[in-house]
Amino acid sequence: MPELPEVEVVRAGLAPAVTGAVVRGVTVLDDRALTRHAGTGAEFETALTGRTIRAAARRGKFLWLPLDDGGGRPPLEAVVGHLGMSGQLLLRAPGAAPERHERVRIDLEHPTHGEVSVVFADQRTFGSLAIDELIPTPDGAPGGLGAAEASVPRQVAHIARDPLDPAFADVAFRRALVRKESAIKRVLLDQTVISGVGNIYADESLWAARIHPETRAADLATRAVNRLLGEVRHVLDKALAEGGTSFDAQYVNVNGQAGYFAHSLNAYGRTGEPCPRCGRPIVRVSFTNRSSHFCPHCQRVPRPTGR
DNA sequence: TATTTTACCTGAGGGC
DNA sequence: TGCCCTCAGGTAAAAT
Repeated sequence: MPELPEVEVVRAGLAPAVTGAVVRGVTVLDDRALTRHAGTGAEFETALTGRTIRAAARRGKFLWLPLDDGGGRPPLEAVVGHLGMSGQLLLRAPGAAPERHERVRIDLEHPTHGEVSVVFADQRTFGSLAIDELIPTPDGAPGGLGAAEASVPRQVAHIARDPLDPAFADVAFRRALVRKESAIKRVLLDQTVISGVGNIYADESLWAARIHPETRAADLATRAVNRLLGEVRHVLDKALAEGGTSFDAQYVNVNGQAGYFAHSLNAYGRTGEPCPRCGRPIVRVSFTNRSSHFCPHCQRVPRPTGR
């Protein structure tokens, strides 16, 4: 289940292979992989062929590859990708056998590395690729990690910067929380407030910060918000260092290898197991069609505010 | 306007 | 063995 660390592992893996490469061919095997694309599969193939990839950038869980047509002008378009629940971007040798659930294949020619194919495979088809316009960032900072230009794809512009982005504004995050009546976990999953955090790392960050997931965001003291933000960054950094979290074959790096962070989880997926901090059992509760995992002893139920 | 719910999708795993 | 049911969950559209 790709969240920020998993997508960053993929971005870092793609970057050296695709930067400077020319698209020699595109094959769309399933149009459902283009749900965020404005045109048809055939139009996607035509629009991408012949373009040069300038970088591999990421904001939150969105990836994009800025495209240009030479001439030294800044890229005006990019291939935007989101892995959804089960998407994979794999580097394969030219002519390699089709992957299970392969949806799109992009054949590249790199000036020094030669030919390589980028394969987009996706079991549950929640992920997608698209060609989208690049628009300027309001703050003038690069659009995301790995982006050289102060631009971002239009369909990514409404997403907040992620907490590992140097241009992430801690002050704006704290201000946003003060105005939120929703539970803090719901806010952590709101990509327009803070991006890159999904169900796994939300649970892990809240456990580390000793905050109950149902706590009203506006009720958190500044000190608690700062502690939480610090733990979000720490959890994401640690997961990144371990190559991401893998429970099954759904998340792999560009070479098809799994990450190791699943061994480091303290709360997520550990229902009934002892809390690593206090030894009492971790509980799982239903939360908007998914699950929250937490320690009821270390993460106390928020007291009614009476307001 | 702000917040919450629903649809999208496939395969693994459990119960019978 | 095989059928049916539940679960996993990010995003955007729809509903409240």
